[in-house]
Amino acid sequence: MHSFTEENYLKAIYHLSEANLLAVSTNQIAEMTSTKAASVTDMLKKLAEKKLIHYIRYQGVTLTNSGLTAAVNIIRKHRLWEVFLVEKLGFKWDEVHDIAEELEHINSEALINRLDDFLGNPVADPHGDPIPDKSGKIKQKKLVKITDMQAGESGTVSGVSEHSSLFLKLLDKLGLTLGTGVKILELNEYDGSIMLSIDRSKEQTISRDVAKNILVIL
Amino acid sequence: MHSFTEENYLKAIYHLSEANLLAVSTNQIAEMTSTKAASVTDMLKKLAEKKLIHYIRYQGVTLTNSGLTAAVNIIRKHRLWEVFLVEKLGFKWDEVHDIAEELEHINSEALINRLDDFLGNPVADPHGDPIPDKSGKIKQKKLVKITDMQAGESGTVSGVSEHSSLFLKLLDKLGLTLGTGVKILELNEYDGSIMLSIDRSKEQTISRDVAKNILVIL
DNA sequence: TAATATTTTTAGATTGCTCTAAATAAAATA
DNA sequence: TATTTTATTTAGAGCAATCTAAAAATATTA
Ligand SMILES: [Mn+2]
Ligand SMILES: [Mn+2]
Ligand SMILES: [Mn+2]
Ligand SMILES: [Mn+2]
Repeated sequence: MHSFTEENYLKAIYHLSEANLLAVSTNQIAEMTSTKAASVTDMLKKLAEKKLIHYIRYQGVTLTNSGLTAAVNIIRKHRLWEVFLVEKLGFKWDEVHDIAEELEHINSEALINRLDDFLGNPVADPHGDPIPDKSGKIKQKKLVKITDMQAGESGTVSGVSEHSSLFLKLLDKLGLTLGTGVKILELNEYDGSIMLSIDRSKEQTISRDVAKNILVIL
Repeated sequence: MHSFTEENYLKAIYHLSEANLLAVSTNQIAEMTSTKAASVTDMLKKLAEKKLIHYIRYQGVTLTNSGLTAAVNIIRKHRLWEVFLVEKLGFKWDEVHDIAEELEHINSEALINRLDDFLGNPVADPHGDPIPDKSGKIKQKKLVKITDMQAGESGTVSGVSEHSSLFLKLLDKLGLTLGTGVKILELNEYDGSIMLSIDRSKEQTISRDVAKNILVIL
């Protein structure tokens, strides 16, 4: 198996490639893993040695198939544990990420598959992120930022692209949790803020900064 | 917090003191942690430095109050996770120890207390071992080895002093799981084997080797 | 394109945990 | 009590992961 640390690098590379669509740079990885570039270079050599990444000096890295499999499996575990923490233990969606960062490294196929069944094989975690299945397949729903919607359009809040506790707690206050129905009433040209109708009942104006991190299914 | 490794040493020292009632030796710890005596000596210096153990060269070690608190907390986590694995995920009692060895190091007060509540604040783990409460208090029931019982006496199987998968699966086969009622019918002088009545229905003869590891409440 | 700035890698060191081999202390035995 | 055996500690080293500082490669900009 891979060490705790190797797993964290693989995960970081995976998340960065997701955003990037290109090879990931040493500095990006250093930033995401809170280490220094020199440490990253060392680790990249090791991961390349183990054939988990494609690595050419100065050219950044991409995951190999086996690196991708490993990364997706860690993400599967992370998200399943987040569901467990929220659905079974009653944690709030802004409290679970750090605990899942630890739990995702627990090493047992049987455990994670049984947990998956116990939770009813959920397809998304508490933040709306898709949960890879046993074989690593991910069903990503088509999500749209609120800032990309037109006045008059409606949809259902189904994800967030910012996971900080501060942001998630604000969404709680605004009533914009997952599953909430929203309809764009008006776009305010002055500051980019957006007036919404929430669940066909109350109205709410949210800033562009908030809106851009809320993802909706139309 | 303490490192994964430090936690494992503290736990080893705790379990050895339980059996010992005296200071624990370097070699005993090496044996239990599958390391060499030289490595143990290094770690003992570090744990003493941190005031987790009382350590005098060549004289063995005992836990300080804070070392004891730390050890008991790890054991609390281990046993609660074992209950979770058996009660919620459907694992057998012989399958959970190794997974719990990993889970016991997950570091979150909130998690373990919520888990405790989720499980209904169990007082014993799947092997009958007592679960320390939030404050570290342990309620140990008075248990007796079957080999210490007299013919005619009865009791309820409530613990085991051997946790190997082989032994536990044998108990499953014999029908001697926790909660089972047993009555001593006869002690065979020839080989020390013991004839039992199980749950007032079937009879079963068990070897002395098995009997000495089964603990009963009279 | 040449000079400058940025990014990445290398060199050399540190920390935590581990080991083997050798030295020392304690315990057992003659 | 002297000798031998066993247990424990010290010495010296290795590996994984990290760091800072310096060197090298690449990218930017004039
Ligand atoms: Mn998360
Ligand atoms: Mn999540
Ligand atoms: Mn156990
Ligand atoms: Mn147990």
